[in-house]
Amino acid sequence: MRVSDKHNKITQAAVKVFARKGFFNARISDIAKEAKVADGTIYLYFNNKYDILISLFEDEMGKIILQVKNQIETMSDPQEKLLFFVQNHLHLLDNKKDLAEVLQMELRQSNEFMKEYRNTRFIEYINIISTIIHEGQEQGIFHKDIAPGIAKRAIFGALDEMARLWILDKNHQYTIEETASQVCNLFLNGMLVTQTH
Amino acid sequence: MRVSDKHNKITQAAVKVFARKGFFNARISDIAKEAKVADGTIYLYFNNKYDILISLFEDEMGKIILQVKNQIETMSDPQEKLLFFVQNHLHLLDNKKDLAEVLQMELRQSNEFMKEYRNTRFIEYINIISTIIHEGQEQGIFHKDIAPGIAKRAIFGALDEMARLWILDKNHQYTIEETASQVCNLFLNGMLVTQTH
Amino acid sequence: MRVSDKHNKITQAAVKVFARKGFFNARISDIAKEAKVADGTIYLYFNNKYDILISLFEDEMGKIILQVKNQIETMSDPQEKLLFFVQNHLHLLDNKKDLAEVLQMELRQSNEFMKEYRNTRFIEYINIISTIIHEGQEQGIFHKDIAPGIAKRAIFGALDEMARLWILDKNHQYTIEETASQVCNLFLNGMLVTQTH
Amino acid sequence: MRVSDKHNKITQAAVKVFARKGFFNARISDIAKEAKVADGTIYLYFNNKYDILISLFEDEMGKIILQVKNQIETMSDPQEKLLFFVQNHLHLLDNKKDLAEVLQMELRQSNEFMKEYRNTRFIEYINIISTIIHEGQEQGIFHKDIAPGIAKRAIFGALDEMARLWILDKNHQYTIEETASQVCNLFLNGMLVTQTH
DNA sequence: GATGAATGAGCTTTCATTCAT
DNA sequence: GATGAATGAAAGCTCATTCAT
Repeated sequence: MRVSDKHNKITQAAVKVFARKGFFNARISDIAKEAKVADGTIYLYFNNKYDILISLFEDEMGKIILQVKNQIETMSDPQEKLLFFVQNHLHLLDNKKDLAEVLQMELRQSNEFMKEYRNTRFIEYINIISTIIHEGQEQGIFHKDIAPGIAKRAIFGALDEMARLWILDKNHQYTIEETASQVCNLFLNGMLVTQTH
Repeated sequence: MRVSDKHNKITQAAVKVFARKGFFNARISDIAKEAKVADGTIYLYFNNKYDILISLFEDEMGKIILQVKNQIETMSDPQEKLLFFVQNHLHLLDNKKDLAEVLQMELRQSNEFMKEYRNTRFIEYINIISTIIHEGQEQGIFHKDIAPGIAKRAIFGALDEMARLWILDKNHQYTIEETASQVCNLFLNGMLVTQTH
Repeated sequence: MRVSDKHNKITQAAVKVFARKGFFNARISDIAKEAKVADGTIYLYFNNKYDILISLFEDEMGKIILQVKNQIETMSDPQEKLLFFVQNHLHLLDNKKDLAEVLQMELRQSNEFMKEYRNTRFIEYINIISTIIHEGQEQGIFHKDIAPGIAKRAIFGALDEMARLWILDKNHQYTIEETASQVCNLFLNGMLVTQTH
Repeated sequence: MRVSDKHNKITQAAVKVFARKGFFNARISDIAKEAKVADGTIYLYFNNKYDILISLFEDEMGKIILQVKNQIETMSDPQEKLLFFVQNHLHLLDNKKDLAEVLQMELRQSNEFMKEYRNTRFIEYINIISTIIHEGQEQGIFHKDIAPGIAKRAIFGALDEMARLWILDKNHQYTIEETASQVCNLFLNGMLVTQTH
């Protein structure tokens, strides 16, 4: 078995266990059992329990970012790009339920460790949004007075809150498509009937 | 000392300690020391560690909800109400830094307990937004095709993400007023130059 | 309320609680609640938790010893005296269930405290038996080669074991009278058909 | 070191510590230290503190029962069997002082747990006595009107009380042999000079 | 004398991490 | 590289006892 296989097996097991129990309530032995590996083996691939979480985040976000960027490159319309980003984000909730739950929940800990972790992957991810907005502004499609640095956060936050609802409340009132459409419409057209610009 | 004083002293101490260390890393003895009270005394007022967190959330959210609702009642314009809600939420980040951090972070744990805890206070809080939207729609100011149930989440999520940025990244690029203005503008007018409605 | 009344109320409450939960699992607050008295009040009458147990034992055994001795003094036949002692001991199981249980169980703890406690009341109680045996030997009714110091223990032990069975196994196969009769017969006549004396 | 060795080491350490301090006053760390093992190691072999006590009882009683039964099988005379049982029981007090003390004392706790624990080993042990009595009755050696169910308890109780005296009062007035002889004589011949049968 | 809120030492149990095999 | 038994620090919670009122 190649080294990376075991590393990956443990990562996937950790995703499942963290999603089920939460980071603090998850035991190393749970992950080991899920990965069909001895407890000690985990420490051949990760420094400690936190390292599994960070590492998991880096790896999985890396894959997601790559995919999204590849897709978006093939598009030219900023509106289309944004819609894709939103739809893709929401679809992850179904396709990678456990992962979504871990990314959603566990990376929000307010402990010192987490505060120090410079979450560059996350920044890279949401910067995809600001890039789209910037393009839209240059093409004259989006208002120039929108601050991409704030809008990217607002859009991500909105999506993230949708995700939280989706994860916590299993009775989904809206489909992913409806939700994506509503969210895009909101950010593109706003709520006002008569624009004040 | 009145009973409620000690209860309150412990609650305030817990806010500080949870904000600093996070719920799981906070020790009961930390809270006791911060409250200048014996460890055992805490258990005269709370059933267990979780109970402190929940109870803290209920109490503090209760106060915030009351204040916001009172203020909003004095206004008639939905746009004005929304702006107030957004500004008020962001101002809490400065006025009640520790509390904001705890509400932000600790109530996102994915453990079984949290999943079961029906967070009615939280729902009550974000329903203030949907009520405003509904009013706006009835007055013909807001688009009828906006789903208030989605929009309230989107707006809260956006604010929440701003809060997270504010808490984690201490180098604030924008003032609270600028941020509030940007966010309101985004949700009211959208990003598109030419509306598609 | 006279002092002794409160002392007695606490003692009776302790008997109930110790019988129900055992000494170590009984809480002072349980006893206080049962006695309808404040926790602190107990410490006006007893030095500590152990003191309640010891004191309870001394008091209640004192009463029992007095009664038994008074009754036995009115009798002349050692056989009759022994039968009375046995019957009386077993009847206590019904009349004073809780007390019997506490005396039975709780004074058998092997902790250092208990080992040091010179249980003079207990010795006084079982010496009633040896006195009876001695009288019987002097009257030529009982074998001279019986060692009263051993026989008294054997008889008490037998009764005590009956008591234990009675307390632990609520399905009583024999009545108290049958049991008393069997035990007396055993110690008086032995099991052998042909005596070896 | 084989697994059973560590299990056994902990059991033996527990016997010593329970005998010295009593179950409730014994700390897990005392047992761990006595067994030269880490506190946590105990929980690899036992579920909790109670489990050590129960398990210890089951194991050690099991061994004792096996030995006694094996020896008794080689004898034919019920009188001889009874004498052996009595002598053997009293000899355990010397050979396995600590164990005797624990079995004596700690299994008399009146807590809920103990009341529920169906002490089958103990029943198996005293049933050895009733079997002997039954045999004696069938051979016409013992009186038919002796109830084996009561006599077994009486004999065990007598022995148990001897044991208690032996453990608590270190100034032994009689040797084990003398005691055994006296007890057997008492139960075989009774105290009366003239039998009433 | 009576109260009961407050104290804080004490203990069982858990679990991340190590290391001999 | 892999194992999993062993470690031992750590912490939530209890409850006998105190003492200001």
